[in-house]
Amino acid sequence: MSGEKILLVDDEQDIVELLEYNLLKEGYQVRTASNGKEALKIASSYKPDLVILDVMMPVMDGMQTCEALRKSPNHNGVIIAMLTARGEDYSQIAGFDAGADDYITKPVKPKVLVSRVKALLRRGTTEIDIPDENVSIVINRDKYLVIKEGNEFNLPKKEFELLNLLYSQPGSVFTRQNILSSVWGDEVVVGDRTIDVHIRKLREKLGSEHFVTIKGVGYKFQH
Amino acid sequence: MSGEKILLVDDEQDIVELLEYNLLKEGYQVRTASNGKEALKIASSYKPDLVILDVMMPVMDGMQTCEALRKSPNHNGVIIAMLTARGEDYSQIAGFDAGADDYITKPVKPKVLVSRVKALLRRGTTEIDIPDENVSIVINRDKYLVIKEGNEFNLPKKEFELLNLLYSQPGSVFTRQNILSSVWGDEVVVGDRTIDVHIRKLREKLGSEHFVTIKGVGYKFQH
DNA sequence: GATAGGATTAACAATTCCTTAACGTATAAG
DNA sequence: CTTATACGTTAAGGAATTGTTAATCCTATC
Repeated sequence: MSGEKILLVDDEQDIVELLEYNLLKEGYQVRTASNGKEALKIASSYKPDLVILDVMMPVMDGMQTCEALRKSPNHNGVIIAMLTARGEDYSQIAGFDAGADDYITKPVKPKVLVSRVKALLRRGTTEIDIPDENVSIVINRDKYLVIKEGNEFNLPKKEFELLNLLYSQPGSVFTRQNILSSVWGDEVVVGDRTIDVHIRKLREKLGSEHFVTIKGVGYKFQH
Repeated sequence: MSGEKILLVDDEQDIVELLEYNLLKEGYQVRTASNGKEALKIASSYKPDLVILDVMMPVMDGMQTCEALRKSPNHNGVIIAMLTARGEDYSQIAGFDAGADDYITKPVKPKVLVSRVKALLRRGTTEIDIPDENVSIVINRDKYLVIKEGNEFNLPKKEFELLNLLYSQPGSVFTRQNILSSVWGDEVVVGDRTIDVHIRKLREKLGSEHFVTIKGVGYKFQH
Protein backbone atom coordinates (compact mmCIF):
# COMPACT_ATOMS: atom_id res chain seq x y z
CA MET A 1 0.00 0.00 0.00
CA SER A 2 1.30 3.39 -0.89
CA GLY A 3 -0.77 5.73 1.26
CA GLU A 4 0.79 7.70 4.05
CA LYS A 5 0.88 6.14 7.48
CA ILE A 6 -1.54 7.45 10.04
CA LEU A 7 -1.63 6.63 13.70
CA LEU A 8 -5.04 7.22 15.23
CA VAL A 9 -5.21 7.52 19.00
CA ASP A 10 -8.48 7.71 20.90
CA ASP A 11 -9.94 5.77 23.75
CA GLU A 12 -13.45 5.73 22.36
CA GLN A 13 -13.71 2.58 20.32
CA ASP A 14 -16.67 3.76 18.23
CA ILE A 15 -14.91 6.86 17.05
CA VAL A 16 -11.73 5.01 16.27
CA GLU A 17 -13.60 2.55 14.11
CA LEU A 18 -15.56 5.20 12.26
CA LEU A 19 -12.54 7.31 11.50
CA GLU A 20 -10.31 4.37 10.70
CA TYR A 21 -12.83 3.08 8.19
CA ASN A 22 -12.98 6.42 6.44
CA LEU A 23 -9.24 6.92 6.36
CA LEU A 24 -8.67 3.43 5.01
CA LYS A 25 -11.26 4.10 2.34
CA GLU A 26 -9.13 7.04 1.23
CA GLY A 27 -6.14 4.81 0.80
CA TYR A 28 -4.20 5.66 3.90
CA GLN A 29 -2.45 3.14 6.08
CA VAL A 30 -3.93 3.27 9.54
CA ARG A 31 -2.97 1.89 12.90
CA THR A 32 -4.77 2.68 16.11
CA ALA A 33 -4.07 2.98 19.80
CA SER A 34 -6.32 3.70 22.73
CA ASN A 35 -3.96 5.76 24.83
CA GLY A 36 -0.76 7.74 24.62
CA LYS A 37 1.52 5.12 26.04
CA GLU A 38 0.38 2.55 23.54
CA ALA A 39 0.68 5.16 20.81
CA LEU A 40 4.31 5.86 21.57
CA LYS A 41 5.13 2.18 21.53
CA ILE A 42 3.50 1.69 18.15
CA ALA A 43 4.95 4.88 16.75
CA SER A 44 8.52 3.84 17.43
CA SER A 45 8.30 0.97 14.98
CA TYR A 46 5.48 2.16 12.74
CA LYS A 47 6.99 5.59 12.00
CA PRO A 48 3.74 7.32 11.15
CA ASP A 49 3.56 10.38 8.93
CA LEU A 50 0.63 11.76 10.84
CA VAL A 51 -0.60 11.18 14.35
CA ILE A 52 -4.16 12.04 15.32
CA LEU A 53 -4.44 12.40 19.08
CA ASP A 54 -7.45 12.76 21.26
CA VAL A 55 -6.76 15.28 23.98
CA MET A 56 -8.70 13.44 26.66
CA MET A 57 -7.43 9.94 27.22
CA PRO A 58 -6.67 7.74 30.18
CA VAL A 59 -3.10 6.67 31.08
CA MET A 60 -1.43 9.35 28.96
CA ASP A 61 -3.32 12.22 27.45
CA GLY A 62 -2.91 13.85 24.07
CA MET A 63 -0.84 16.77 25.21
CA GLN A 64 1.70 14.61 26.98
CA THR A 65 1.90 12.29 24.04
CA CYS A 66 2.33 15.17 21.66
CA GLU A 67 5.16 16.52 23.74
CA ALA A 68 6.85 13.17 23.93
CA LEU A 69 6.64 12.74 20.18
CA ARG A 70 8.05 16.18 19.56
CA LYS A 71 10.96 15.53 21.83
CA SER A 72 11.85 12.23 20.27
CA PRO A 73 14.38 12.43 17.46
CA ASN A 74 12.82 9.32 15.95
CA HIS A 75 9.72 11.27 15.07
CA ASN A 76 11.29 14.30 13.59
CA GLY A 77 8.86 16.03 11.30
CA VAL A 78 5.86 13.94 12.20
CA ILE A 79 2.61 15.80 11.75
CA ILE A 80 0.38 15.92 14.80
CA ALA A 81 -3.32 16.72 14.87
CA MET A 82 -5.24 16.99 18.12
CA LEU A 83 -8.87 16.10 18.60
CA THR A 84 -10.52 18.41 21.08
CA ALA A 85 -14.03 18.14 22.40
CA ARG A 86 -16.14 21.14 21.71
CA GLY A 87 -16.48 23.37 24.71
CA GLU A 88 -13.40 21.85 26.24
CA ASP A 89 -11.35 24.31 28.15
CA TYR A 90 -9.37 25.82 25.40
CA SER A 91 -7.13 27.81 27.68
CA GLN A 92 -4.88 24.93 28.52
CA ILE A 93 -4.59 24.03 24.91
CA ALA A 94 -3.92 27.56 23.86
CA GLY A 95 -1.70 28.36 26.80
CA PHE A 96 0.31 25.22 26.69
CA ASP A 97 1.13 24.53 23.12
CA ALA A 98 2.73 21.14 22.91
CA GLY A 99 3.37 21.75 19.25
CA ALA A 100 0.45 20.24 17.42
CA ASP A 101 0.00 21.16 13.76
CA ASP A 102 -3.76 21.25 13.84
CA TYR A 103 -6.68 21.12 16.22
CA ILE A 104 -9.84 19.41 15.13
CA THR A 105 -13.06 19.83 17.05
CA LYS A 106 -15.10 16.82 18.04
CA PRO A 107 -17.61 15.63 17.09
CA VAL A 108 -16.01 15.50 13.70
CA LYS A 109 -17.65 14.41 10.51
CA PRO A 110 -15.63 11.81 8.63
CA LYS A 111 -15.58 13.95 5.51
CA VAL A 112 -14.19 16.83 7.43
CA LEU A 113 -11.52 14.73 9.04
CA VAL A 114 -10.46 13.26 5.75
CA SER A 115 -10.16 16.58 4.02
CA ARG A 116 -8.28 17.96 7.00
CA VAL A 117 -5.91 15.03 6.91
CA LYS A 118 -5.35 15.52 3.22
CA ALA A 119 -4.51 19.15 3.76
CA LEU A 120 -2.09 18.37 6.56
CA LEU A 121 -0.26 15.71 4.62
CA ARG A 122 -0.09 17.84 1.54
CA ARG A 123 1.21 20.77 3.50
CA GLY A 124 3.86 18.51 4.91
CA THR A 125 5.11 17.69 1.48
CA THR A 126 5.29 21.24 0.34
CA GLU A 127 7.74 22.03 3.04
CA ILE A 128 11.28 21.07 2.65
CA ASP A 129 11.79 17.72 4.19
CA ILE A 130 15.39 17.22 4.99
CA PRO A 131 16.19 13.57 4.49
CA ASP A 132 18.54 12.14 7.07
CA GLU A 133 21.38 11.60 4.66
CA ASN A 134 21.37 15.27 3.83
CA VAL A 135 22.08 16.32 7.34
CA SER A 136 25.31 18.16 6.93
CA ILE A 137 25.92 18.91 10.55
CA VAL A 138 25.71 16.46 13.42
CA ILE A 139 25.79 17.32 17.08
CA ASN A 140 27.11 15.15 19.83
CA ARG A 141 25.65 16.58 22.97
CA ASP A 142 27.66 14.49 25.41
CA LYS A 143 30.97 15.46 23.98
CA TYR A 144 30.13 19.06 23.16
CA LEU A 145 31.18 18.12 19.69
CA VAL A 146 30.00 19.19 16.29
CA ILE A 147 30.80 17.24 13.18
CA LYS A 148 30.62 18.78 9.76
CA GLU A 149 31.83 16.84 6.73
CA GLY A 150 33.98 14.61 8.87
CA ASN A 151 35.61 17.50 10.67
CA GLU A 152 35.12 17.82 14.37
CA PHE A 153 34.70 21.08 16.15
CA ASN A 154 34.97 21.60 19.85
CA LEU A 155 32.70 24.49 20.51
CA PRO A 156 32.81 26.56 23.69
CA LYS A 157 29.87 26.32 25.99
CA LYS A 158 27.78 29.28 24.91
CA GLU A 159 28.33 28.70 21.25
CA PHE A 160 27.39 25.09 21.65
CA GLU A 161 24.25 25.86 23.58
CA LEU A 162 23.18 28.41 21.05
CA LEU A 163 23.77 26.00 18.22
CA ASN A 164 22.05 23.28 20.13
CA LEU A 165 18.97 25.39 20.59
CA LEU A 166 18.68 26.44 16.97
CA TYR A 167 19.54 22.92 15.85
CA SER A 168 16.79 21.40 17.97
CA GLN A 169 14.24 22.65 15.50
CA PRO A 170 15.89 23.20 12.18
CA GLY A 171 14.09 25.76 10.11
CA SER A 172 12.16 27.26 12.97
CA VAL A 173 12.88 30.79 13.97
CA PHE A 174 13.97 31.56 17.50
CA THR A 175 13.45 35.09 18.64
CA ARG A 176 16.15 36.90 20.48
CA GLN A 177 13.97 36.62 23.53
CA ASN A 178 13.74 32.86 23.07
CA ILE A 179 17.44 32.59 22.69
CA LEU A 180 18.19 34.76 25.67
CA SER A 181 15.92 32.88 28.02
CA SER A 182 17.06 29.48 26.78
CA VAL A 183 20.77 30.02 26.62
CA TRP A 184 21.33 32.74 29.16
CA GLY A 185 18.34 32.34 31.47
CA ASP A 186 15.67 34.82 32.31
CA GLU A 187 17.45 36.78 34.99
CA VAL A 188 20.71 37.30 33.20
CA VAL A 189 20.99 40.51 31.30
CA VAL A 190 23.45 40.77 28.49
CA GLY A 191 24.05 43.40 25.90
CA ASP A 192 22.41 43.70 22.56
CA ARG A 193 25.28 42.42 20.49
CA THR A 194 26.12 39.35 22.51
CA ILE A 195 23.97 36.99 20.50
CA ASP A 196 25.25 38.40 17.24
CA VAL A 197 28.82 37.79 18.22
CA HIS A 198 28.11 34.17 19.03
CA ILE A 199 26.20 33.74 15.82
CA ARG A 200 29.15 35.17 14.03
CA LYS A 201 31.49 32.62 15.54
CA LEU A 202 29.17 29.80 14.59
CA ARG A 203 29.00 31.13 11.08
CA GLU A 204 32.76 31.35 10.96
CA LYS A 205 33.22 27.78 12.08
CA LEU A 206 30.29 26.01 10.45
CA GLY A 207 29.47 28.18 7.49
CA SER A 208 27.14 31.13 7.36
CA GLU A 209 24.72 29.28 5.09
CA HIS A 210 23.40 27.44 8.11
CA PHE A 211 22.39 30.47 10.10
CA VAL A 212 19.63 32.60 8.72
CA THR A 213 18.74 36.00 10.08
CA ILE A 214 15.13 37.06 10.12
CA LYS A 215 15.36 40.75 10.72
CA GLY A 216 13.23 42.01 13.53
CA VAL A 217 12.57 38.47 14.68
CA GLY A 218 15.57 36.25 15.28
CA TYR A 219 17.63 33.45 13.83
CA LYS A 220 17.09 29.97 12.52
CA PHE A 221 19.31 27.04 11.68
CA GLN A 222 19.08 25.13 8.45
CA HIS A 223 21.02 22.20 7.12
CA MET B 1 -44.49 34.09 -10.98
CA SER B 2 -44.42 30.45 -10.22
CA GLY B 3 -40.80 29.74 -9.39
CA GLU B 4 -39.73 28.89 -5.90
CA LYS B 5 -38.68 31.68 -3.61
CA ILE B 6 -34.99 32.08 -2.92
CA LEU B 7 -33.39 34.39 -0.41
CA LEU B 8 -29.82 35.19 -1.30
CA VAL B 9 -27.64 36.58 1.48
CA ASP B 10 -24.15 37.87 0.91
CA ASP B 11 -22.39 41.08 1.72
CA GLU B 12 -20.50 41.22 -1.52
CA GLN B 13 -22.66 43.21 -3.86
CA ASP B 14 -21.03 41.90 -7.02
CA ILE B 15 -21.64 38.31 -6.12
CA VAL B 16 -25.21 38.97 -5.14
CA GLU B 17 -25.93 40.63 -8.45
CA LEU B 18 -24.30 37.93 -10.49
CA LEU B 19 -26.09 35.10 -8.73
CA GLU B 20 -29.38 36.91 -8.57
CA TYR B 21 -29.33 37.49 -12.30
CA ASN B 22 -28.68 33.83 -12.99
CA LEU B 23 -31.32 32.60 -10.61
CA LEU B 24 -33.91 34.98 -12.01
CA LYS B 25 -33.05 33.79 -15.50
CA GLU B 26 -33.96 30.29 -14.36
CA GLY B 27 -37.37 31.45 -13.30
CA TYR B 28 -36.89 31.63 -9.55
CA GLN B 29 -38.13 34.41 -7.38
CA VAL B 30 -35.21 36.06 -5.67
CA ARG B 31 -34.78 38.50 -2.87
CA THR B 32 -31.47 39.54 -1.43
CA ALA B 33 -29.96 40.71 1.83
CA SER B 34 -26.46 41.77 2.74
CA ASN B 35 -26.29 40.37 6.23
CA GLY B 36 -27.97 37.90 8.50
CA LYS B 37 -30.06 40.37 10.43
CA GLU B 38 -31.53 41.79 7.28
CA ALA B 39 -32.08 38.27 6.00
CA LEU B 40 -34.14 37.25 9.00
CA LYS B 41 -36.32 40.31 8.68
CA ILE B 42 -37.02 39.63 5.04
CA ALA B 43 -37.48 35.91 5.58
CA SER B 44 -40.27 36.40 8.10
CA SER B 45 -42.57 37.94 5.51
CA TYR B 46 -41.10 36.50 2.34
CA LYS B 47 -41.18 32.86 3.46
CA PRO B 48 -38.44 31.61 1.17
CA ASP B 49 -38.17 28.00 0.07
CA LEU B 50 -34.40 28.18 -0.04
CA VAL B 51 -31.93 30.44 1.70
CA ILE B 52 -28.42 30.81 0.39
CA LEU B 53 -26.13 32.15 3.10
CA ASP B 54 -22.59 33.37 2.92
CA VAL B 55 -20.68 32.12 5.94
CA MET B 56 -18.60 35.23 6.35
CA MET B 57 -20.68 38.34 6.75
CA PRO B 58 -20.66 41.41 8.93
CA VAL B 59 -23.36 42.06 11.53
CA MET B 60 -24.56 38.46 11.62
CA ASP B 61 -22.73 35.67 9.96
CA GLY B 62 -24.08 32.70 8.08
CA MET B 63 -23.82 30.21 10.90
CA GLN B 64 -25.75 32.41 13.30
CA THR B 65 -28.36 33.10 10.71
CA CYS B 66 -28.69 29.46 9.87
CA GLU B 67 -29.18 28.62 13.50
CA ALA B 68 -31.79 31.31 13.93
CA LEU B 69 -33.72 30.10 10.91
CA ARG B 70 -33.65 26.54 12.12
CA LYS B 71 -34.96 27.55 15.49
CA SER B 72 -37.80 29.59 14.12
CA PRO B 73 -41.08 27.72 13.68
CA ASN B 74 -41.94 30.11 10.84
CA HIS B 75 -39.26 28.60 8.70
CA ASN B 76 -39.96 24.99 9.26
CA GLY B 77 -38.57 22.96 6.42
CA VAL B 78 -36.72 25.77 4.74
CA ILE B 79 -33.72 24.57 2.77
CA ILE B 80 -30.47 26.24 3.66
CA ALA B 81 -27.31 26.32 1.60
CA MET B 82 -24.10 27.85 2.88
CA LEU B 83 -21.54 29.58 0.77
CA THR B 84 -18.06 28.98 2.08
CA ALA B 85 -14.90 30.54 0.79
CA ARG B 86 -12.40 28.12 -0.53
CA GLY B 87 -9.71 27.49 2.00
CA GLU B 88 -11.82 28.95 4.72
CA ASP B 89 -11.35 27.41 8.09
CA TYR B 90 -14.36 25.20 8.31
CA SER B 91 -13.56 23.85 11.74
CA GLN B 92 -16.48 25.88 12.97
CA ILE B 93 -18.67 24.26 10.37
CA ALA B 94 -17.46 20.84 11.37
CA GLY B 95 -17.60 21.35 15.08
CA PHE B 96 -20.72 23.33 15.18
CA ASP B 97 -23.18 22.13 12.67
CA ALA B 98 -25.90 24.71 12.47
CA GLY B 99 -27.89 22.42 10.24
CA ALA B 100 -27.31 23.54 6.70
CA ASP B 101 -28.47 21.29 3.89
CA ASP B 102 -25.59 21.99 1.59
CA TYR B 103 -22.25 23.67 1.49
CA ILE B 104 -21.19 25.35 -1.69
CA THR B 105 -17.65 26.49 -2.25
CA LYS B 106 -16.91 29.99 -3.40
CA PRO B 107 -16.01 31.19 -5.90
CA VAL B 108 -19.00 29.52 -7.43
CA LYS B 109 -19.80 29.49 -11.09
CA PRO B 110 -23.39 30.57 -11.78
CA LYS B 111 -24.07 27.36 -13.67
CA VAL B 112 -22.92 25.29 -10.74
CA LEU B 113 -25.02 27.26 -8.31
CA VAL B 114 -28.09 26.98 -10.45
CA SER B 115 -27.80 23.24 -10.84
CA ARG B 116 -27.17 22.88 -7.15
CA VAL B 117 -30.20 24.95 -6.37
CA LYS B 118 -32.30 22.88 -8.72
CA ALA B 119 -31.15 19.69 -7.06
CA LEU B 120 -31.84 21.04 -3.60
CA LEU B 121 -35.34 22.21 -4.46
CA ARG B 122 -36.22 19.12 -6.39
CA ARG B 123 -35.07 16.50 -4.01
CA GLY B 124 -34.15 18.31 -0.89
CA THR B 125 -31.02 16.23 -1.18
CA THR B 126 -28.16 16.59 1.14
CA GLU B 127 -25.15 16.58 -1.05
CA ILE B 128 -22.66 17.95 1.33
CA ASP B 129 -19.52 19.05 -0.31
CA ILE B 130 -16.86 19.95 2.12
CA PRO B 131 -14.58 22.27 0.28
CA ASP B 132 -11.28 20.72 -0.51
CA GLU B 133 -8.66 22.82 1.06
CA ASN B 134 -7.13 23.95 -2.12
CA VAL B 135 -4.72 26.45 -0.79
CA SER B 136 -2.20 27.95 -3.08
CA ILE B 137 -0.27 29.73 -0.38
CA VAL B 138 0.82 28.22 2.89
CA ILE B 139 2.17 30.12 5.84
CA ASN B 140 4.50 28.58 8.35
CA ARG B 141 4.58 30.83 11.34
CA ASP B 142 7.33 28.98 13.17
CA LYS B 143 9.65 29.15 10.28
CA TYR B 144 8.61 32.63 9.26
CA LEU B 145 8.16 31.20 5.84
CA VAL B 146 5.63 31.58 3.07
CA ILE B 147 5.39 28.85 0.50
CA LYS B 148 3.79 29.35 -2.86
CA GLU B 149 3.99 26.60 -5.45
CA GLY B 150 7.01 25.12 -3.81
CA ASN B 151 8.86 28.39 -3.64
CA GLU B 152 9.78 29.73 -0.27
CA PHE B 153 9.73 33.35 0.69
CA ASN B 154 11.33 34.89 3.71
CA LEU B 155 9.23 37.96 4.19
CA PRO B 156 10.31 40.90 6.32
CA LYS B 157 8.52 41.32 9.59
CA LYS B 158 5.87 43.85 8.68
CA GLU B 159 5.02 42.19 5.42
CA PHE B 160 4.75 38.87 7.14
CA GLU B 161 2.52 40.21 9.85
CA LEU B 162 0.28 41.91 7.36
CA LEU B 163 -0.02 38.77 5.29
CA ASN B 164 -0.56 36.75 8.40
CA LEU B 165 -3.45 38.95 9.42
CA LEU B 166 -5.22 38.90 6.08
CA TYR B 167 -4.50 35.19 5.72
CA SER B 168 -6.07 34.43 9.07
CA GLN B 169 -9.50 34.92 7.55
CA PRO B 170 -9.30 34.39 3.83
CA GLY B 171 -12.04 36.21 2.03
CA SER B 172 -12.78 38.57 4.87
CA VAL B 173 -12.13 42.22 4.46
CA PHE B 174 -9.91 43.96 6.96
CA THR B 175 -10.38 47.69 7.20
CA ARG B 176 -7.40 49.95 7.27
CA GLN B 177 -8.20 50.57 10.89
CA ASN B 178 -8.16 46.85 11.59
CA ILE B 179 -4.86 46.45 9.86
CA LEU B 180 -3.28 49.41 11.58
CA SER B 181 -4.25 48.33 15.06
CA SER B 182 -3.27 44.72 14.46
CA VAL B 183 0.02 45.17 12.70
CA TRP B 184 1.18 48.52 13.94
CA GLY B 185 -0.61 48.82 17.26
CA ASP B 186 -3.04 51.43 18.41
CA GLU B 187 -0.61 54.11 19.48
CA VAL B 188 1.60 54.09 16.46
CA VAL B 189 0.68 56.57 13.79
CA VAL B 190 1.85 56.02 10.26
CA GLY B 191 1.03 57.73 7.03
CA ASP B 192 -1.77 56.90 4.67
CA ARG B 193 0.31 55.14 2.08
CA THR B 194 2.22 52.84 4.37
CA ILE B 195 -0.24 49.99 4.16
CA ASP B 196 -0.49 50.32 0.40
CA VAL B 197 3.23 50.01 0.00
CA HIS B 198 3.31 46.83 2.02
CA ILE B 199 0.39 45.42 0.10
CA ARG B 200 2.24 46.24 -3.06
CA LYS B 201 5.26 44.26 -1.93
CA LEU B 202 3.11 41.29 -1.05
CA ARG B 203 1.47 41.49 -4.45
CA GLU B 204 4.86 41.67 -6.07
CA LYS B 205 6.10 38.58 -4.27
CA LEU B 206 3.02 36.40 -4.06
CA GLY B 207 0.90 37.59 -6.95
CA SER B 208 -1.63 40.38 -6.99
CA GLU B 209 -4.49 37.96 -7.50
CA HIS B 210 -4.36 37.12 -3.82
CA PHE B 211 -4.84 40.64 -2.53
CA VAL B 212 -8.13 42.27 -3.26
CA THR B 213 -8.80 45.93 -2.67
CA ILE B 214 -12.23 46.92 -1.48
CA LYS B 215 -12.32 50.59 -2.16
CA GLY B 216 -13.30 52.68 0.78
CA VAL B 217 -13.03 49.70 3.07
CA GLY B 218 -9.79 47.79 3.05
CA TYR B 219 -8.14 44.65 1.79
CA LYS B 220 -8.73 40.95 1.81
CA PHE B 221 -6.72 37.87 1.02
CA GLN B 222 -7.97 35.09 -1.21
CA HIS B 223 -6.37 31.86 -2.29
C1' DG C 1 47.36 35.06 41.68
C1' DA C 2 48.92 34.19 36.98
C1' DT C 3 47.34 32.65 32.85
C1' DA C 4 44.49 31.40 28.97
C1' DG C 5 40.48 30.80 26.71
C1' DG C 6 35.97 32.21 26.66
C1' DA C 7 32.28 35.73 27.23
C1' DT C 8 30.84 40.26 26.93
C1' DT C 9 30.89 44.97 25.68
C1' DA C 10 31.40 49.21 23.07
C1' DA C 11 31.97 51.58 19.00
C1' DC C 12 31.22 51.77 14.52
C1' DA C 13 29.99 49.90 9.85
C1' DA C 14 26.78 47.77 6.98
C1' DT C 15 22.51 46.39 5.78
C1' DT C 16 17.81 45.94 5.56
C1' DC C 17 13.60 47.60 6.17
C1' DC C 18 10.04 51.10 6.99
C1' DT C 19 8.07 55.24 5.98
C1' DT C 20 7.18 59.22 3.52
C1' DA C 21 6.35 62.41 -0.09
C1' DA C 22 5.21 63.32 -4.55
C1' DC C 23 2.96 62.11 -8.31
C1' DG C 24 -0.03 58.95 -11.18
C1' DT C 25 -4.37 56.58 -11.94
C1' DA C 26 -9.01 55.13 -11.38
C1' DT C 27 -13.54 55.71 -9.84
C1' DA C 28 -17.32 58.10 -7.97
C1' DA C 29 -19.64 62.55 -7.07
C1' DG C 30 -21.08 67.19 -8.15
C1' DC D 1 -16.67 67.96 -17.62
C1' DT D 2 -14.66 69.05 -13.42
C1' DT D 3 -13.67 67.90 -8.91
C1' DA D 4 -12.99 65.00 -5.17
C1' DT D 5 -11.53 60.89 -3.07
C1' DA D 6 -9.15 56.77 -2.51
C1' DC D 7 -5.73 53.82 -3.96
C1' DG D 8 -1.20 52.64 -6.74
C1' DT D 9 3.61 53.43 -7.70
C1' DT D 10 8.15 54.94 -7.22
C1' DA D 11 12.29 56.38 -5.28
C1' DA D 12 14.75 58.24 -1.65
C1' DG D 13 15.87 59.25 3.24
C1' DG D 14 16.07 57.84 7.60
C1' DA D 15 15.30 54.59 11.28
C1' DA D 16 16.13 50.38 13.15
C1' DT D 17 18.44 46.18 13.29
C1' DT D 18 22.29 43.37 12.64
C1' DG D 19 27.43 42.54 11.47
C1' DT D 20 32.16 43.23 12.68
C1' DT D 21 36.09 44.16 15.21
C1' DA D 22 38.95 44.72 18.99
C1' DA D 23 39.45 45.58 23.63
C1' DT D 24 38.09 44.33 28.21
C1' DC D 25 36.15 41.58 31.64
C1' DC D 26 35.47 36.89 33.67
C1' DT D 27 36.37 32.46 35.31
C1' DA D 28 38.41 28.05 35.80
C1' DT D 29 42.75 25.99 36.30
C1' DC D 30 47.29 25.45 37.53
